[in-house]
Amino acid sequence: MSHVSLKDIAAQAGVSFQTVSKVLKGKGNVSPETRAWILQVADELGYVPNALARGLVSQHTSTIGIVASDFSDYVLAQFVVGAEQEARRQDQCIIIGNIDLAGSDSERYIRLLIERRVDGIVLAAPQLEQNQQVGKMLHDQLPVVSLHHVPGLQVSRVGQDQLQTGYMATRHILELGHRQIATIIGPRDRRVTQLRLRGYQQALESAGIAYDPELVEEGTWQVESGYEAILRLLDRTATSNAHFTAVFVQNDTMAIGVLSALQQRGCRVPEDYSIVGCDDIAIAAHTIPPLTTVHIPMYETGGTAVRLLLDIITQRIVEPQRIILPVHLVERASSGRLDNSSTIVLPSMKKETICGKDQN
Amino acid sequence: MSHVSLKDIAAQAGVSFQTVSKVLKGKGNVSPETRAWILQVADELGYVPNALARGLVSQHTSTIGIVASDFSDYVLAQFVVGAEQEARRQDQCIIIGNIDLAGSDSERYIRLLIERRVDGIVLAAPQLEQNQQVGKMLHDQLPVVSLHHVPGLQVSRVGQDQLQTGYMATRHILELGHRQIATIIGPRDRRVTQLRLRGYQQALESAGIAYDPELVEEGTWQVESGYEAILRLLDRTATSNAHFTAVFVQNDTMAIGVLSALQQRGCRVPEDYSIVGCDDIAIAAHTIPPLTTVHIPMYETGGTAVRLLLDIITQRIVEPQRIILPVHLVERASSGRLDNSSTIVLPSMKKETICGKDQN
DNA sequence: TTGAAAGCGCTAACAT
DNA sequence: ATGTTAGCGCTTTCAA
Repeated sequence: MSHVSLKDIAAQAGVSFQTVSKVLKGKGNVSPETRAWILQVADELGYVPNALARGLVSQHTSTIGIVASDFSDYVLAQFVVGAEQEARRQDQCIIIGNIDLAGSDSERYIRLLIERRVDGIVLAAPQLEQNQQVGKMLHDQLPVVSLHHVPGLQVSRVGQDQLQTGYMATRHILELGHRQIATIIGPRDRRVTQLRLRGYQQALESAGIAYDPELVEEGTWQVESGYEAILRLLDRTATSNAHFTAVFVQNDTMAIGVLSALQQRGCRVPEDYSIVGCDDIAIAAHTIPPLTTVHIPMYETGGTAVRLLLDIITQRIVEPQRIILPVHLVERASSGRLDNSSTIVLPSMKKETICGKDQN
Repeated sequence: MSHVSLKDIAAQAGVSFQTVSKVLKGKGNVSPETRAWILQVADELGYVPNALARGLVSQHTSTIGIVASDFSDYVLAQFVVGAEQEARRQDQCIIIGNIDLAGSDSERYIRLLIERRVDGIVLAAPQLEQNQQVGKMLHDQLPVVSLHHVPGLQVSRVGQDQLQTGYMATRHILELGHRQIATIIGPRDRRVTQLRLRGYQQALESAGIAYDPELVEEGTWQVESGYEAILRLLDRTATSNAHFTAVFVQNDTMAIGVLSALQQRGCRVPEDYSIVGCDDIAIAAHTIPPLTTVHIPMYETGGTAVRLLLDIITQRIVEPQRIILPVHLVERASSGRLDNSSTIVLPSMKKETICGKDQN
């Protein structure tokens, strides 16, 4: 069945199709009678305007594109949901696509978006932060808001204070009396990873503890990688003098792997090891034991990204904007005071001094 | 910066824009020299075709819409990712939107999709399965493939054998020697819930065990609801004679809540209670203990849905299709043999007899 | 081999 | 208050 057009309505109502257009847009001077009549006919015929034709004329589509990492990743999905809800609140549609881990087909996908003449693009695929192509393709083409750095492009950014995230988590562990603190990080080439790591380092430093690379293991953000990383950590330190009593894990998913591995090794949490994650995913409150973690407001970030993008589009803002959302620690049972440690009073540190200039 | 059009290229190359069109589409007879020349100019100018204009003429958009439940739900997200990947493999774009729990704004969203003249729609929002509007809006308008029933619409369907899922899980528990088996179900008005429950009932029946409504608790698919449901179950059966030694939980997320609650009550899994879930989400392998569950191939289902939809569109298939993907049990440590139970040999049952006609 | 004409469904400025 | 004209960027048919 074919769609009904303005002309169909016009023919049926016995007026010109331009008049119908006016009525349906609520503009221009049309007599109340014709207006009512046309509205009725349109309704009877089940008219739905053609956004393609409209977009062709108006030069905008009320559609924005999202380039995302695999959003079966819980955290990314939150972002996308937040973005989508905000978009729809403003009567916009979202065209969305994952790109694979290597980010290899990102160019083809961005082209697909440009072909469809999206009004703007939200970038939420950290694996692209090294990709030179993306910046080139987007350069001066479209309004863009990104969750991450884009090489070669002065781009508006939305994100969280990642350095603070690492700092908070580690600081919390220190305040519980721990002095040997291991960390499981994300992929080393990611900025989030580096920033959270730097936050960890600065917290150690603030407590006068030397940074020990022996206590750092890399993961892929996936459960299994957390599981494996903690085992490597355990095995390596068993034969060295680099013991640890707590682990700061850079995301909750890997932390779940850590809990699982420790359990299998017969280690207790938090008695033997305190564990702190990042993200505060929904099930973090129901791991065994419940996970202490840093809450990252991904849903809000998604909404903020779209709101900013829409502002940029409608107000033709050219200056790159920057929005940082706050994070906070959620204390649960996976972190505990170190046995026979007295209350530790750490030298306090002003927030300014711990925040790097170039975030994320 | 504005987009470059065929005319821009034509002007630059000194030919008519229709010729440029032919070259870019690789059609018609154009001399090799002009062809090469035009291609070069187009490349220099960075031409990207306008899909709106193209769609206006060709009457299709190479874009399909997905109406999804909140896809911050891990299982739904898997479906969407699978769908998106398949779509892009076929050079299609996906416009996606969540609808809220009540499904209240679904009509507005579907209209948004129709306005954009998507070529077809994938429905993946079980909370709509009672919604009369959806069927009406979609009736004879667009090709549709749905994950769930749509009242008033003969629609192509893709899904899994939900009855078999409940049957398998329960059967597995029975084979471990359990006789008192509780179940935590999803929202009662959902078909999946009913089918998985029926599978549970049929399995009990196959072992000659009477169905006891006392042993059924309802949840919302969320972690907390699983947590609360098992507590209700525990409390209620403590004062009655309806004991249980195993629980079939209708999704993994609730099962995680169950594990958490049992742990807090000092109950051991699987020694005191065997737990079996549904879905096989990524972290199911790393809960404590690792969760026995029924694997539901959501990623594949998403891909299948899109493939079917595209077939329907290109081949103008009118007969509603139906595809059921198989599920299978994944045995892990959360389910174990009931203490001092001898090996149980259950009467076997043919698959045909347990499969209801109208699935899902 | 190339170009001109028409039209997809719509909007907007202008004329009646 | 209504209709006319023009055009958004493209494809397709037909004429040169």
